[in-house]
Amino acid sequence: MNHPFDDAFFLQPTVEVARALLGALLVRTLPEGRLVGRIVETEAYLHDDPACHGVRELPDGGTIHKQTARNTAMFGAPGHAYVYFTYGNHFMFNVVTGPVGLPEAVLIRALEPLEGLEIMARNRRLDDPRQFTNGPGKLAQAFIINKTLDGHDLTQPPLQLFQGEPVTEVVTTTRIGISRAMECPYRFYEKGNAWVSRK
DNA sequence: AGAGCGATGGCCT
DNA sequence: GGCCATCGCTCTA
Repeated sequence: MNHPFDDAFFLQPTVEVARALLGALLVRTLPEGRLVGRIVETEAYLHDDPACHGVRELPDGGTIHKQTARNTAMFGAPGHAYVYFTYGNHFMFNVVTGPVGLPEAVLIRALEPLEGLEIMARNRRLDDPRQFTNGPGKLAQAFIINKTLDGHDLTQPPLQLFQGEPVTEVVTTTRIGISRAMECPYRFYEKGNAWVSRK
């Protein structure tokens, strides 16, 4: 738990970063203790991708970048957090990738809980570890990730990302819950892992 | 100023 | 596996 990623890592093509973040460790420092989760499911969102928040689709089918109050962090520095709110209830945690000005990010969809399970149970208000972090809204609730962490530098507490053991068996699929660019194979998860949100 | 919507979750069959 | 409650927030008018 002592090797942060450098900028060069996040400047690789975002699809490769999404794949390579499997196995990485997310560490949340809270007053009541430390939470650690291992990333087991991710999705890539790209600068020419109609499903990406930083992108607007034009009538002729083309795309343009569109920076707004919500998605500003996505246009910012790589290795920082992009956190947004949706469905009136849920926060989504992304890792910003690519150079400043290019709206790309990796959505963290699931974690395998490693440390701080009692605190996660409290935050989630349930006892089944399988339900702590097996979805993007769930892991944000378990780790208390909200708008205050939007734009946060992930090399610094209270939310940090560290290298882990590489994942060898990776499954690639289409993304979940989107209505555009549904055919793109931009979702990655660790084969057989019990915390993957959906097969 | 407000209509529309969503990178979900949870519960039900 | 499918459906739908939910509701704050964002963007556009």
